[in-house]
Amino acid sequence: MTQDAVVSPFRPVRHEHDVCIDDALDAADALCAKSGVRLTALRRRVLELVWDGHGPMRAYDILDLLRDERMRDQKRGAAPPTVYRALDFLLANGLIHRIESLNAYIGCGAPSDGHAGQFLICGDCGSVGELDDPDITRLIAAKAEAMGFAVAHQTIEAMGLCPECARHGAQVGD
Amino acid sequence: MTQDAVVSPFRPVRHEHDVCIDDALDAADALCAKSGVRLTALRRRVLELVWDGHGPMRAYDILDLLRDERMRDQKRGAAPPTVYRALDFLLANGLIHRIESLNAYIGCGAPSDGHAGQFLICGDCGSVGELDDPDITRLIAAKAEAMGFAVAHQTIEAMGLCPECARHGAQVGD
DNA sequence: ACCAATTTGTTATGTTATAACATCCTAATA
DNA sequence: TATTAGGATGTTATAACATAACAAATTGGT
Repeated sequence: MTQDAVVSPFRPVRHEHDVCIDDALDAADALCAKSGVRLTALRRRVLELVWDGHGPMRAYDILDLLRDERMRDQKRGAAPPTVYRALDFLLANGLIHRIESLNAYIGCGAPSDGHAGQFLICGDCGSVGELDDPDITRLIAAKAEAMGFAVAHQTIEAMGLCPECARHGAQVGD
Repeated sequence: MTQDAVVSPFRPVRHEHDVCIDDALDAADALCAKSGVRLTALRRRVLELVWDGHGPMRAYDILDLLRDERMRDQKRGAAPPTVYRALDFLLANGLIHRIESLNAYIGCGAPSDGHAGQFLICGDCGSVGELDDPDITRLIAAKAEAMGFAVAHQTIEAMGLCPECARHGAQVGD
């Protein structure tokens, strides 16, 4: 088995992905309908802005975008709680993930309730790959269980270099 | 092999551990001497305060303690950079770890350069167990490498219930 | 004692997140 | 269709976490 057989989980910071976004929003509509929760216009727009970011988005980046577009529409701006509440909803429903080591949010590539995701964060270009590898999840749960610890949620984040950046000899933190 | 054969990695939030602290400070002295870096009085005191906390300590908790004791000593107080710089030094030299999901710091149980640690965080009592399991580290590195990603640093944190709290039926977040 | 480098002090500010309460919207029902 | 109860959003204020920039003091080597 060659490495080429594996689909890359990376979402480069800059690429054309209107289609990804549309798919993600459609999936979100479906998932929320199934769960009986309301993906309101605001929540849907925040999800769209997260995806638009082509990478991890911080809460205040989203807030600024929201403010800008509301100002243009003659409405008043927006305040932090507006964004944080939408993010909380999206997190609770598995539509986005929070990357703890970046204080940032990213669209979930395979939304479904109660999965955590595992993230490969390039320290050079900032792109993020999402894994959801059951071997990793199970190994950690097993090791914890051996200590008598019952895992409810895993935070797995690896900082390093993506294939692209490793190839041209970048260093983490450049 | 029974579970009893495994030494618990848990450090309950409240227990008597003057000895642990002394050992940790001795180890820190030795490690810094070996590395040729200076564990100054301030840095050593901050390390001691982190250990005194009987669990994860936040930067401003440490700052408050430092202020209090300096006020008593007739000196002026302390400001955030004083604490953050000491924490940065201790992190850089592997004497403490930062727990990203708590924005908190905890003494490293087995200090040595360049290891990350893996944390089991009880969502009920707040106690934290530190693992440093090479199987977990290797599996994640291997899975990442299969995607062409070179891992430099891993953040592994599991929220759940410690043996004690699981036994009396607590829930995460209580 | 002098110097250069490191460490610490100090002021100000930037960044991330939530509490508390008011208002508005929406969907179910009478 | 008018009512209404719950959920969603608006709004103000503040809490919690962290760093930039520059000044002063300390330390170790000569």
